[in-house]
Amino acid sequence: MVEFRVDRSGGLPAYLQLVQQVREALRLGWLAPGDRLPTVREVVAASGVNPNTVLKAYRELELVGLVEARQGSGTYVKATLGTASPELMVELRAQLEKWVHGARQAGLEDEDIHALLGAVLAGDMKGKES
Amino acid sequence: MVEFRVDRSGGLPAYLQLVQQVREALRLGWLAPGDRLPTVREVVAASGVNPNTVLKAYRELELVGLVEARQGSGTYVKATLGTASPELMVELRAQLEKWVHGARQAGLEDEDIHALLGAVLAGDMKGKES
Amino acid sequence: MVEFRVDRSGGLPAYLQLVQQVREALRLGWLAPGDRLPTVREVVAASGVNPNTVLKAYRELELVGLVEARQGSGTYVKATLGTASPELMVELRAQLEKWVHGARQAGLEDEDIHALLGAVLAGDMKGKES
Amino acid sequence: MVEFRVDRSGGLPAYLQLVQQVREALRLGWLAPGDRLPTVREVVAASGVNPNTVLKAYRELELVGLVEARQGSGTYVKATLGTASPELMVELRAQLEKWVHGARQAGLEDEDIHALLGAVLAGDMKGKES
DNA sequence: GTGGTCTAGACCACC
DNA sequence: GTGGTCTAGACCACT
Repeated sequence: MVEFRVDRSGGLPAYLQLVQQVREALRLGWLAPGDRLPTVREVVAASGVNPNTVLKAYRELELVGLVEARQGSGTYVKATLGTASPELMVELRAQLEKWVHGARQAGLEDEDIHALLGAVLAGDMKGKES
Repeated sequence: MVEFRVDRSGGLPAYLQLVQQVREALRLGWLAPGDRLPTVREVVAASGVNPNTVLKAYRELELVGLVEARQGSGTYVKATLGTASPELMVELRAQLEKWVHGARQAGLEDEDIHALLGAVLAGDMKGKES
Repeated sequence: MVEFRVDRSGGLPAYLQLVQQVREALRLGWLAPGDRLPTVREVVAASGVNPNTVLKAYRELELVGLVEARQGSGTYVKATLGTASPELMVELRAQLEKWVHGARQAGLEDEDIHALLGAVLAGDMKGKES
Repeated sequence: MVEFRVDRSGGLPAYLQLVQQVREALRLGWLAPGDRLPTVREVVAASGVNPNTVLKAYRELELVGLVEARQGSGTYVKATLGTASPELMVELRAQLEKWVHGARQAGLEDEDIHALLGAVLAGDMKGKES
């Protein structure tokens, strides 16, 4: 079961956080086709957002074809986004955890780590010996 | 010189993107105290946002004490956010680049990689044995 | 300029009527890429629905990639659905108008006509000599 | 025998689809006074909707006086909606089929065709030379 | 003044 | 009890 966490301090719309967390869960394999998402009411109880906010997120996911709402029954995963095999993910994750451990030892905060990954993914060359 | 990129499709407010990019640049050492930020006009020309949006971002950075506006001269970096030594950053970055290379080889897209890092930083245990 | 008409008696959700009318206008060539849709407030004034209903319709169109919302400026057509050349449409329309004229002469109401077209498009064979 | 098709993707309530399909069948002469509608069970088996949904549709048709439920026997057509003679319908249908054939040759999709008919019936003048 | 987000609360369709 | 629609109204981001 996915568990939503909504952070209202970052300026990122609540419904978008829900959408992204579902996408993330799909990518990581925590959610697979056929799984049922938490009901609107469960999300409301757990995260404190308004029911309509959850509905908007679920509807957006439905329009994109990732989930399917069955009236009176719930909302179900219809497709997935995962691109790599689970074994590979486990291996990559283990390596990344080791790296994160080292980075934290070096005093980096999570925000630093995110920034660094962003820079690497973007291929920015600053900071590299030309 | 920092170069701003504004993506209006993600729902994240434009002025917040600017703020975050300055913070990221500070964390990565691309910006250091004394550096001048691009002028409002330059940002407008480069990213197409409205001047007021840039002003709002710079004002927000000033309120937090990270930059300082000098009338008629521009906006200058006043403090930094970097937490680790440059040498360490270079080393960590090199390691991370190697890992990213492997992850991409394995077929992961950038969104997968971000999701994975998010999971690791959050300490989620799903997918890990025990 | 498109002009929306919302009929609240048919059970068809208001926001869906708006969506369909935009799609219809795109198919008929009344709307083309670059055109601006009426503002939310104009639609509200003209059709009496709630602003959020219009926003929902516009957002749905945006998610499908047909329109694009520019903050502070309006909502603009981004793609089209038209499949046939305008000349052909004019010709086909003229023929259809003649047929509709005949059908109405014969006493058919609009609902009859719609039913007949539905049957023909579905390829139902009842009523045809085997 | 009428055969119901229920499409749960269009937002149109299931029971309304059933009602409309009965009305359409009456208009096209597929159903005539005295005919028996499929039993609730048959509809459920064929279309997968909930029995209560079918009952609601039949109840609505009964309220309008179009059908009549006979306990233990089934639901029977009591009145009709057809407005034109069967011969005329056959003729008009043949003409329409020819036109639809031409329209499809021209590359129009069903949605285009519906849009065009809607425009013609509404008497919209756009696209016509005055 | 433009669209975007969110809340609160009512009512409907369906299981 | 499930999701779906709509309203009313407030506040925000942006031009």
